[in-house]
Amino acid sequence: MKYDREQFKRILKENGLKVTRQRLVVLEAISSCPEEHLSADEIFALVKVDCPEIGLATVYRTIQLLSELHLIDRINFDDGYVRYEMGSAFDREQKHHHHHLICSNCGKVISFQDDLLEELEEKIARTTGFEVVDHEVKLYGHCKDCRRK
Amino acid sequence: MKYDREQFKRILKENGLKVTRQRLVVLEAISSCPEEHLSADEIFALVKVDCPEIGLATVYRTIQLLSELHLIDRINFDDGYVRYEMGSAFDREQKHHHHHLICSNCGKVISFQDDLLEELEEKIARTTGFEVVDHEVKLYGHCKDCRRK
DNA sequence: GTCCATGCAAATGATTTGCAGTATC
DNA sequence: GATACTGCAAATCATTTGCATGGAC
Repeated sequence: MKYDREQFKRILKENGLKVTRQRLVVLEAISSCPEEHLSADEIFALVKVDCPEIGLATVYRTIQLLSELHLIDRINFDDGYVRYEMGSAFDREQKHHHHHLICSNCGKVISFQDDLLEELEEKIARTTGFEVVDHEVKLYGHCKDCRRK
Repeated sequence: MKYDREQFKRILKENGLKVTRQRLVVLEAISSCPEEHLSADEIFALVKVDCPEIGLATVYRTIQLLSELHLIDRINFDDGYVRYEMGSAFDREQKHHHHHLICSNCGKVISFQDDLLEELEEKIARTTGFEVVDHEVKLYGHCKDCRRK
């Protein structure tokens, strides 16, 4: 969240990359939908409004770039598309404790904040010697609305 | 684990499906590699040894079928292949508390048993009204071997 | 002016599907 | 013997790549 255009320009320059209209527009589109998990096609559609000449290949290349800079994160809900959401670079605090609740019935995805996994991570480090840096948690079940029925 | 050929035949019949050599061989291949997370191509290669005439399309169709019967589970490690492991139908106890540790350095995947998520699931039910049925947890970090370096 | 970035079209590659032949029940 | 299953080849579709042009610095 908390996307700042000037900060983004600075990050690009620091990495020896050029500031282009396409890059600004793609990140702006993603940051303007903080509750969505957009696919490349969806981002393409959004971005075309402000920048009709953009090509799908550029969207893919930009997404890849933003992902490498940790400005956005990839998520896979196994629906045939890789999806993206704002990443941890702008807002460090929040990311690590962020899970996804996926309704098996209607497909809705809800984000959920929690830090209960720290205990699990410690236990893993103790028993297996594996040092946990990041995690991805998907919880499948039935959302409130679908349970009513 | 604990794969039993007769039990599998019974499950197929109960679901109005035919017992074929191909179906037996595919499930047998997956169950014979309990520590692996095999892709369709890897299963195809394994299965060709016992059944050289099998086609890749049949492997895909069989995988889909086994997945629907919950005899195998799909996992996605974002390496470009969907992968499969033995599912919960044969061995109910173990599955729900099974996570994956993925080494960001060497790519190795380690399975880990734990039930610490129950507390988290209760908390979610309480605060969001979402009923959690299953979960998928991927933990990224550095494995023991890679940490030594 | 030098390169990096873009747009377009063509390529890639995992997975799916159509169809005629084959095996199971 | 009917019909579900299989093998093969062709189709699909998200994503990637090659290349000539355009834009950032």
